Amino acid sequence: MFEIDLRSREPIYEQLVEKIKELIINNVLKPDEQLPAVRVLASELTINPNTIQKAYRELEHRGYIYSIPGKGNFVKPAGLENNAARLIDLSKELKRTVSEMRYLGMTDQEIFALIQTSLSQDRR
Amino acid sequence: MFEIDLRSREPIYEQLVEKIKELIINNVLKPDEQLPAVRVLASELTINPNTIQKAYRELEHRGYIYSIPGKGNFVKPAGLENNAARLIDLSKELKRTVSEMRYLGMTDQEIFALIQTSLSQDRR
DNA sequence: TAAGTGTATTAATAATGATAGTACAGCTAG
DNA sequence: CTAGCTGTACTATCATTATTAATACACTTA
Repeated sequence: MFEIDLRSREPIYEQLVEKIKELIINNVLKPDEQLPAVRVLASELTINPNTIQKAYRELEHRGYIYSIPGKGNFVKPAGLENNAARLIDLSKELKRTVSEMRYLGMTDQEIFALIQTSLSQDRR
Repeated sequence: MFEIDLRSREPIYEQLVEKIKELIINNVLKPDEQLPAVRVLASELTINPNTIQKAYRELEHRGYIYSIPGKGNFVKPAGLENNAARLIDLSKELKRTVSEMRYLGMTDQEIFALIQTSLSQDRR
């Protein structure tokens, strides 16, 4: 279900967080859907259960999942709560990305087209 | 000249790379302009010269600066060479960012406006 | 020549990611 | 109720890496 690069300099648990976040954002993992059990996923990926747990706790801390002890970890339905700070960060990131694209020779038109594609697809 | 967060989980040399890259992309550091000497910057920031050197070598490897032994490190004028791979990465990053913004409740109009601002400013 | 520059090398330390093993508590199906 | 699943907590250990420290050498320029 998830693909991990053990040789990457990026920590395994960080890779997991990003992958799962991606699946949640793109609605592949539906709200309240149960995530794989810590031990199960650890076994599948051949990594330590503690590493999975660390990723799940991080995802919970960032507001993407919630856990019920004894039952499992579940996808948290998107709320409109503490998004202000995150949106500010994302805005900065977006501006950085666009700046670098222009620096590398991409024209405004090309960037514009790329963004429109991004906006029109994945529509929910 | 540069601000570093010693308490960050992000390595100092990585922070330096990002900051300096930022200044180069935004044309604050001009092409062929000399960067601070390794020992000078290390002294200013109260960190080890080796850490500065590591950042400079990384920037050189990424194509943002060049060095002349005995003279110094200098900003590399933007070429249109090996940008294809980097642009693909940036495109993916941009799509990820936009996806998450929409997930967090930002409307397409709002995202659109933000991007236009980003495109219209910093024009060279 | 002297002082500044980049570069290379080795060693030691500190922080952190990852593993291993164990234990405990809640939930649920039989 | 019991068995087996679930999450969670804890300790210890290992490996990797970031960082510092201390030198040393070669090139450039005044």
